[in-house]
Amino acid sequence: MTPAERDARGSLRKIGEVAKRSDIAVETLRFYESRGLIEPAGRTASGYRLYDDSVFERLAFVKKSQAVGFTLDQIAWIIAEAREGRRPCVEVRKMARQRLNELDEKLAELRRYRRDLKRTLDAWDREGVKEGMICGLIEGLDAAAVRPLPGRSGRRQPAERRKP
Amino acid sequence: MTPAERDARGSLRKIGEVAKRSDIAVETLRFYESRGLIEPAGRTASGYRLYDDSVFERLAFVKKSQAVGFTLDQIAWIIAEAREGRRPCVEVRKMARQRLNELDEKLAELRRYRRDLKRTLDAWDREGVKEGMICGLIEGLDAAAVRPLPGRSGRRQPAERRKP
DNA sequence: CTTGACTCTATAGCCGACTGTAGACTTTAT
DNA sequence: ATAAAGTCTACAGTCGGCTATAGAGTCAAG
Repeated sequence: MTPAERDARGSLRKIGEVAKRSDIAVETLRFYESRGLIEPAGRTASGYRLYDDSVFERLAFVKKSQAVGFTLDQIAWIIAEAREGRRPCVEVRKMARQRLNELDEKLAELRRYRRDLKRTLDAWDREGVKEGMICGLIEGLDAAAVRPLPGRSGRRQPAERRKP
Repeated sequence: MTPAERDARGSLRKIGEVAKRSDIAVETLRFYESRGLIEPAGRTASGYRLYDDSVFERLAFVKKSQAVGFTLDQIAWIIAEAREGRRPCVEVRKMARQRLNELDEKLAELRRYRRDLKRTLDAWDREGVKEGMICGLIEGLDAAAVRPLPGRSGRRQPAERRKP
């Protein structure tokens, strides 16, 4: 009988058990703490974090907020507000709606982009590769189709050229 | 009459002019060089990079390859192959097709995700916010809807929990 | 009582595509 | 002649969300 099982109900857990039950890595839990998303109920004399069961609710909240598309900073802000007794619903909805708009933009972008890529591939298959250029890559897309790349990481806004 | 205008045809340009004409920042050009994407035709006695007009074609190639969704590493690889006289068309098509698949997956993911977020927002609008939870966020999504977040940066594969 | 699993803090690294800075040198315009 | 603008190298920083490492201390089982 492990200590985990012995006091599985209503008792305090160490970080490893929280990690297992929530399927979130130990390091990530500590990282979340550093970002203000969770906090242990207390510590042992030797400094081990001890969590009560409310941490699972909290983690569920974090996961779902992430699923909505909020950043950790946004989530931390919501939590901080709630801890001070406020209910930042107006802002939360605003954030969610904004996220929906971002999503729609991203979807539109990806769809355009997929269309162009498909066109290029089809052209390659139909016409074969022309002479002189590398695998028809240059001719495959017309100039207007050249847009910033979506879906890979890096700066989201290509950051306007600075004018001195 | 600037030197740029004086020898605008067929002559060599310094990096600043290349930047202006290609609308790519000077720093980015140097960065591209470090990644093997471009190379100056030569240098002045004092070490300034000098480019001939072929750099614009090259940059167009880079831009379009990015538009296809290739990483800089992939593009550098294609260029290196081409420089050694090979035409890595088979691989290029493979890359493009793989990219198309990735795109389709991402699109499907985003669509599911958008649907869920929309549902949550609609539920908030219809039912108002319930007591006890932060702005209905927890109740707004059912547990099955909790998925890793697409469309923000960070690791693309959530990286399986290490088992010791 | 030892061994191995667990935990601690602090800090650095990763991905990708840049962007920015410091400090020195060169070129161009007045 | 001088000042402004351009260029050089080398390297650190950005974004977001983790992940990994080092080195030390703690704890439970055999």
